[in-house]
Amino acid sequence: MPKRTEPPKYREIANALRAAIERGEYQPGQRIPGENDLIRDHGVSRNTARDALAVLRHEGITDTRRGAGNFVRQFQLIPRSANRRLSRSTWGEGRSIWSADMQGRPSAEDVDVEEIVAPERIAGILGIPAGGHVWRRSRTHLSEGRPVQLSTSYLPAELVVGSPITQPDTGPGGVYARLLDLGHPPARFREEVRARMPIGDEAKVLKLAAGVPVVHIVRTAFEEDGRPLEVNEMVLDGNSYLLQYDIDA
Amino acid sequence: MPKRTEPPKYREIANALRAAIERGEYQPGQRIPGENDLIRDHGVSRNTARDALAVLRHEGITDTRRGAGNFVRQFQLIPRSANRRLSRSTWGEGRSIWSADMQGRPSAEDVDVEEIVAPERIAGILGIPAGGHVWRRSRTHLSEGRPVQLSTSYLPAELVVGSPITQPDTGPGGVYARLLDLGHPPARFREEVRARMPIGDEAKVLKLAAGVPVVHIVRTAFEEDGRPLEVNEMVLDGNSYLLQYDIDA
DNA sequence: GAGTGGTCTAGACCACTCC
DNA sequence: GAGTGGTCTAGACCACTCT
Repeated sequence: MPKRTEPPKYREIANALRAAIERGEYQPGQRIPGENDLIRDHGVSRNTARDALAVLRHEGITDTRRGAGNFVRQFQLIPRSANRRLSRSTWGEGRSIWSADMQGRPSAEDVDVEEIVAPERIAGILGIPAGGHVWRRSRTHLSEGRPVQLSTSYLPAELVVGSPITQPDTGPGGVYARLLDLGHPPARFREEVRARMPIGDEAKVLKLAAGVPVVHIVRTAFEEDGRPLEVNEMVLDGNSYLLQYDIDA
Repeated sequence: MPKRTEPPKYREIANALRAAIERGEYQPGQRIPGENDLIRDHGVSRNTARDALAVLRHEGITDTRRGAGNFVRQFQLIPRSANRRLSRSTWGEGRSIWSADMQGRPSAEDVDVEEIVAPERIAGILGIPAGGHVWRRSRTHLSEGRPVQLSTSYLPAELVVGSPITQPDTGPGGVYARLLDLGHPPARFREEVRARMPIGDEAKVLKLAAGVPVVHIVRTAFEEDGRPLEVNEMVLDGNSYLLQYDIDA
């Protein structure tokens, strides 16, 4: 049966479905033909039909719901302007940098604050000797009740000891406003961005469908003199965020 | 045979393999047990063994080579500093912004330059009336012979007509240096970054293994007065790039 | 040539939703 | 209950690498 000059059957079926979706024949949220439809219409076995649908699922184009079918996925992007959220006028005035994105719908869950020995990677960035302590602040950010971001922030213990930064609620303006109170206002930030597939339980925690990558951001806050103040590791739902950066020539 | 309180067999096998890789039992580049090994060791059918290996492949943890086996993937990141590459001192001095990343190993392939009617999306960003013309410059960037980035740049036709920008070779410093020559030096850039799975032939063109997301960047160059000069759409191998952005508070 | 993964078929039972 | 996708088995032939 195979005629191996063309793409395999399951790819041809996937291509046809993808083209139909791109033509608008199936709108976001709508159901596309299921396994049984493909078996009948293309005369293939069930596994081949399943393979075709898996291609679209792994491309992040469709969502598969057991007992229901395969549906065209719908996106709504959350814009995230790094420059606006990190400008002093945002956190200096008592707004959280998170609220800068969410238009006043800030929400965090499972805030967890703890003093720990600095992980090697973090110690290296912060310039802390091996075995030095940091405060770790972990949180899950929600958008419309949905978890969309995991965030873990590390600050040198000797810098923040006794400050509200060691409490779950840091008060208006968040960590950066408190660093200002402590006489160490952040002057510059660096964000390092990677895309990868979710690992371990990230897909479950962020409720990511198959075929959705995550964006992994490591942000370092620097004082005017170049001293690193904070490292923040974030894992975002890669399909939900549009990261915006402004750069001067 | 199914005992559906635990994870399915293929997931348990995948979890065991992943754990072994994380423990270092299989080093990057090394081969992990193949289909026949899993069939024998776990007493499952071939499809189930394949399903297990597919999980790791789609997580981007392994690479599958036909006729050879499944291998732990190895990464080497290409740092890409947006601020450095876009600073006037880079392109103003005749270096390509691409070379800013590659430490003097610039290379592009399949440069394609053409005047076209502006796609609606591009016209909107550039502030061009419907039906207006742009020059489109498409290229494939290589790193060590491997394609790692697709780039398509759009410039208003009335701005660049007659300039080297309409030629495949723009000369030293590239498009931005030529815009400077034309009296329209870029003053600011905005990059919008998304992560997604490759679609259509992107995986094939970039030679991406399964489970590798792409980073999709839309960069707009603005003149001092805020006029948009250029839109550049880029698709990068998400596993190979580390995007770096510097932000002032 | 032996061994590997790629594609494909034809069946089975199960878990879930309600098209 | 009918229909959906999830898991699983047991075969087959093909394309590719050389583990």
